[in-house]
Amino acid sequence: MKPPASPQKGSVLVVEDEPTLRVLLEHSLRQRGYQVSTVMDGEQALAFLETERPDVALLDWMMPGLSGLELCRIIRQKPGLKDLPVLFLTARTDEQDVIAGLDNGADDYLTKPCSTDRLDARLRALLRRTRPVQDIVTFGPLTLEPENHQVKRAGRPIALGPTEYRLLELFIHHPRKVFSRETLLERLWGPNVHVEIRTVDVHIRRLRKALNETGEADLIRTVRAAGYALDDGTISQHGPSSG
Amino acid sequence: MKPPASPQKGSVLVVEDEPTLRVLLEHSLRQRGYQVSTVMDGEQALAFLETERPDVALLDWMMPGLSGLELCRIIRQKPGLKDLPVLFLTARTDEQDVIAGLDNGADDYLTKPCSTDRLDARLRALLRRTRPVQDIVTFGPLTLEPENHQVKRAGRPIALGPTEYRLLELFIHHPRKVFSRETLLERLWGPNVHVEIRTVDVHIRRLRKALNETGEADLIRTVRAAGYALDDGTISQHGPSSG
DNA sequence: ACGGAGATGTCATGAATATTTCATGTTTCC
DNA sequence: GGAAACATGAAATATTCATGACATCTCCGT
Repeated sequence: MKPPASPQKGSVLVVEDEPTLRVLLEHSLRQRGYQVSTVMDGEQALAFLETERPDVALLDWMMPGLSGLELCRIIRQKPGLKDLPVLFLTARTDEQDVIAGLDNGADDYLTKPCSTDRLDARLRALLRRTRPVQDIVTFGPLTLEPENHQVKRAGRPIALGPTEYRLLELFIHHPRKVFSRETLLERLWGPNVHVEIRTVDVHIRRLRKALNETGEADLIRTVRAAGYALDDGTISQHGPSSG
Repeated sequence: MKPPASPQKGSVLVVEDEPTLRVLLEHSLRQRGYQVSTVMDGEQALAFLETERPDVALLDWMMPGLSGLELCRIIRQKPGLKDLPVLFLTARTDEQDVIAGLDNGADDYLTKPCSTDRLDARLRALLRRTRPVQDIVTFGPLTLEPENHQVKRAGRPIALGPTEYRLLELFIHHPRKVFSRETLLERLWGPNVHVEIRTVDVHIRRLRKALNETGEADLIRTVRAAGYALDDGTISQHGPSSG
């Protein structure tokens, strides 16, 4: 089993002939929470798309056999695939051609090499554009709008850093569930990242501070020796046992 | 004392050819509460897996004979072993190969040398992932929600300290069973911890106090000279020896 | 390249809470 | 009654958590 990392972002079909890059893409995207399928060329891609319908396709521009552009054109003609978002990976030298190619209705392109961050951002943008509106999640007085990356408490907007946002996102999708620090590290930071376990405390504190800015009740429950949970105070804390 | 090994975390098969490391792994994992089996190479591993089904396999990447990757592939093809989680131990220099090898996203890896803490954490993550959602457990008026770390009696939330929680957790999974103090020490504190036997009494007392806060019937039965059990009073206390 | 703003990870410290042990009282059983 | 087993309260330790400060890093605009 592999890092399921953050919650499902969406499914990606990677079409890339060079093995090294293909594997690299597959791995890093999976790390980021995408569900990834890979094929080696355009024909395999078409075969794959007969039965599967990924949220987005990531095509290499230069490939043996069908080029990315040709593949894209074919995709556009298939009835069920008209709206499949396509992101091209191109060498910088091809840039002019690509821009020309994008004229007739392709979606976006990215010059390689590029950082995973950049790729991730671009994929998210594409998914955001085409995907049905993501649901607003709520818990008690909290609302989280994935669309805007916006969190509110009782209607009042809350400013959160990236990590705190993802923390709350995880919490709010599992109300009241207690997450150990280890689990939080794994799900927010990824499996192969070494971060002090106590760092979780710090981010919890920042999240708390942001949520309770105006002195309201704390919504994060500390469960001693176990972890943290999003909770609305209707449940008593695990109290002291000494006495 | 620190509550170290929460006993019985799961069973691990260690496949490692180098004797030093194998013994080290075996020892440290056992220390942490895993049930460990070791074999020296891939063939022994396959033989072992014919009859046993560990919760997770820990494979060395580089081994004489079958490599870890080959072994993993074979495992994946066996009908009953498809879902066996596999964790690879790799040298850092192999990292690229490993990433390439973990094609289907079913596995995970760890670069050695690594601390026991790290290994433990990863194994726990792996086990957690494959374990089905934990169910709410009940006994009489009591409910225990492992997910939320929450205990209720007749719907009323009960505040418990960490040790009392684990105590009740053990009890409620074995209703009416009498646990000796020795057993409780072993299962809650771990095998190699020296704690006064009478300390158990104290925690039992705190558990009772918390459960009976509002003056309800005691749910913990003291069995003189034997130990304690979770009981709802429908069974008569140990009768006089005269009958 | 440079500097600032924001974000992140780590640490030291004090506060809060848990754990263990011990002394002593109470119950049980012969 | 008396011994053994158990219950209880409280003190001494030990652990875990919250918090503020700070060094580093990244991202961005100049």
